[in-house]
Amino acid sequence: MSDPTSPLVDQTGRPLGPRAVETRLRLLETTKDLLSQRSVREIRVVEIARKAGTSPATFYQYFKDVEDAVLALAKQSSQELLDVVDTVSGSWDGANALDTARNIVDAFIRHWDEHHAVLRVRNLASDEGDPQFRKVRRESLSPVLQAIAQQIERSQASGHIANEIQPQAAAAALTAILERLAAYRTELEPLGITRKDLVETSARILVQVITGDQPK
Amino acid sequence: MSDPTSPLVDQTGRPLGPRAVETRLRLLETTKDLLSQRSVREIRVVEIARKAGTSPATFYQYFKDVEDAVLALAKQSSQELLDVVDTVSGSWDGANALDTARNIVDAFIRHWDEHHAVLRVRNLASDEGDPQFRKVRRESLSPVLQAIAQQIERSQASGHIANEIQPQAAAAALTAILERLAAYRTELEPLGITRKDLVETSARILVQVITGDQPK
DNA sequence: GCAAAATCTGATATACCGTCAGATTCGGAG
DNA sequence: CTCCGAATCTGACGGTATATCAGATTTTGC
Repeated sequence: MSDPTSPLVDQTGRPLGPRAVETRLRLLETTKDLLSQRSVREIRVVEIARKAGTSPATFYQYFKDVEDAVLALAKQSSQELLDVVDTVSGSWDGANALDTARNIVDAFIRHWDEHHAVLRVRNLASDEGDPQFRKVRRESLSPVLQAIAQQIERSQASGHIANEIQPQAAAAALTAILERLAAYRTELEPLGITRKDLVETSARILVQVITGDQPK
Repeated sequence: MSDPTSPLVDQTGRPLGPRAVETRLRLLETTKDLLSQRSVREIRVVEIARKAGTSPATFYQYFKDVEDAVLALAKQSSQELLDVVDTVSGSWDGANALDTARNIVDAFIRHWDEHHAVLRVRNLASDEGDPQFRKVRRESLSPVLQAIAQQIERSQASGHIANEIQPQAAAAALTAILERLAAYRTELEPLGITRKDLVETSARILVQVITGDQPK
């Protein structure tokens, strides 16, 4: 992520004064709002501008296009996850492991519930190879990924996990589960599977893969 | 999936003759080709039409919009996965489990490598709630999901897995791994993690979660 | 109170969308 | 063959969004 203390600039690189910052923020909020109502593909710059009480020309002063605005939103969200996961990740030793896992799973679900529209676009663009979105995504998930990989290495060193497991690959696999939890919900709830089921099941999978043993 | 033997129709519901079928196919192929080069958002109907040697008006004869064309492509791809997985899913008993898992993981990676552009759009639209894309996705993954869930239930009945695990939720989690394998590759290969690592690691996670024990 | 800087917008050239009436092509009856 | 009706395709067009820029408006510092 770009240094969050670095001053905001417009498309020509000029730093923003207080009025401009506010306009930019209003445009971002409106974008986020619209994004929760329709697909990115259907969002028009004109619509963002009008809803934000300004003009299309102003929008282009701050963003290259709609996707560029979503990139800014993605940076915000990603920073938020960093903060949350930090406060939530504890020890993976014995009895604590399951609680740590539960906390992480819960944090991810809340994060995705809050930002699903933005994060979906982020992941699509990232998968499509866009370097900027890729960077944002990586920086957001990296701490989680590294923490998990490290823990797996430890379990491997103590003989709890087979050497054929590649720690980083396994960490990536588990992260995939976390990233798609929110999407499951709408698929699974009609089947009578609750959020609690989802958290507990995922947490146990995490523990099992990370420690090599099923939690007690 | 809609009955594949049902005759193709145009936007007004009229069945297609042989020339029309060919034109439609050419438009689909062109769409697929463009989709592998740029994001859906950037694909123009005009461009598809011209590259397919026809006119925009013709495109609209067969598809509502670009997304509608991708939906058709998604149906194709999904059918393909059904076929592949069918031939590849074997027994989860003891020594066979790991091979079965390897086969499934390998099939998914190949499937995503082949169709990533289409499948990404399918999943995005599905996550966004589009009923048609949702249906296609569900029908494609359902057999895998059900097979895994059933196997987990069995392990649970024999006491190998804790009752706190919800079989369908666990199956969904594992499917998430499968669905994102291809995306990992571009992230993990720069770190020196090979396709083989990925297959082996994921397969072992599958076995561990499904049977409750690490494979030998 | 006023000039300079910052911010915003009307106007516009350009491009795509999505439709329809009519042109073109095709297949088969005579 | 040739002609006709059905199938298929497209030119042309009105509507709308994009993206830019010169100039209008607002704010700031003095």
